[in-house]
Amino acid sequence: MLTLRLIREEKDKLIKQLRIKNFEAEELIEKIIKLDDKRREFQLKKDNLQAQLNDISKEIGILYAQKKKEEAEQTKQKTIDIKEKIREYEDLLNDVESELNSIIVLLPNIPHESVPAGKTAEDNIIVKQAGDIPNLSIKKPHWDLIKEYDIIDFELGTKITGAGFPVYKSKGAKLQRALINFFLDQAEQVGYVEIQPPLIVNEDSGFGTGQLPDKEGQMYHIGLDNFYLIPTAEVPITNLYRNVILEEKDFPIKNVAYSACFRREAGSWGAHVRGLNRLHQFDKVEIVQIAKPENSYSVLEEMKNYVESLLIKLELPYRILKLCGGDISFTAALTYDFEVFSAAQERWLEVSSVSNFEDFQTNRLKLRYRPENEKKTRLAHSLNGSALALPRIMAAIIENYQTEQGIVVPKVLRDFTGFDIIEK
RNA sequence: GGAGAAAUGGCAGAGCGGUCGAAUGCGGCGGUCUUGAAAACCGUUGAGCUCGCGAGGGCUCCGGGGGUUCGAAUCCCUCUUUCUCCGCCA
Repeated sequence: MLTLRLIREEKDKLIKQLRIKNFEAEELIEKIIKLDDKRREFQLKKDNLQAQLNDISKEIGILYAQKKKEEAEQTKQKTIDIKEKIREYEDLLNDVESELNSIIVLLPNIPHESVPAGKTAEDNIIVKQAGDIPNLSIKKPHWDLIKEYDIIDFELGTKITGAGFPVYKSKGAKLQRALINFFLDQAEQVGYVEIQPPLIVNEDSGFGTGQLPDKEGQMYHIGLDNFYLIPTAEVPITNLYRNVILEEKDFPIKNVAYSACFRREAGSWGAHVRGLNRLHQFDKVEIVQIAKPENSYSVLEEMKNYVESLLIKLELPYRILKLCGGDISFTAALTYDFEVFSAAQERWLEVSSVSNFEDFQTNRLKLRYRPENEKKTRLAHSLNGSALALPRIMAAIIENYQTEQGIVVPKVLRDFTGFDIIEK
């Protein structure tokens, strides 16, 4: 959610910048400013009336103290009219505020100045490509290999739940657990504090990170309790800092969390979502940082370099994309996507998305900090990234490391798996 | 799950329905004193919104939400959390 201050003060710049995201904001902004004007007017009127009422109440108090009961009773008459008016303005204010709140969330975050214009994923910029694409003698896609080696079972998952809920078995389960431990240990080494959050969140949390109200259909909803299954650990982790005022000494804030993630993915099933490419439940290790505004872009670079280091250690071919205005999410100001090359599918698979949200999330969250020697608080910046999402990494490892003898375990994972190869 | 008690500023802890945004102590910050520090003393010390060029003013916030009242930290309802006791349980 953009701040009203910014909308009012930098209207023209804002309209121009949002065109990068292919968003025509002018009409909406005019409407917001008009509503905000009304809001201020009603607020002021209500406050003034309230001040009058407060004065009268004090007067009555004093009269009672002086035992002037008659006069006190008379003075009470004066409040009747004022109270009525206050109620009127309260109603007006509530209406205008709820309308304002419902439309201000329609404005997307402003893209960073380096975000390229563009309509689709085709227009993203490849920032870097590295790692060798393996020259495979056999080239089976992972959905065949997992059956052959009996390490992941989709049919069983369908029996238990439904499509998109695979069952990981034996060495498949262990490989996945090895990856999780590897990712968590790596993050810990560079200063991330591990968190195990709830996997179910309430409405306030969903609103805080922007899943609600607009992306409601993406999450599984538990109607009886009005809770949501998390689509990513970003939701509980970032909400840890909802309504918090940080001190200078609290920075940097770096959290890492492993969690299962649940996504309904309604309507997004198609030809390229076979096997592990898209699931309703999957595992992910997520990194989150809360930063001071002046640092947030260097923090983003740091996070980008960290994610890259994981892919280098796993010896997977990867590329880094800077998302264009058309592909970047509603909430992000700048996003880097990481893709690994899945050698049998011969496709790039997105395995991480690292973003700076600037103060778009923190404005909703009311996450502020107090700069040293300043009285006023300011909104902090929030950033997050996958480090990494498991299924597509699994897919890429299974495909890229396949040999005649079996699926070779990447070197860095062997201490975690306790085996070097998955055989039939 | 049952019974009881509680929730107040960074922390501890007062607060008969009426000059209470809140005593007091600790902590923090500024100052006096000191070569420096400590001690002592004095002052200061929450947030949000808003009006004003500014000085300064107004409104709201005592776990969350609602209510009673001219007036609520204080009374009522409700939810949440914590503690004590009992029961149950991985």
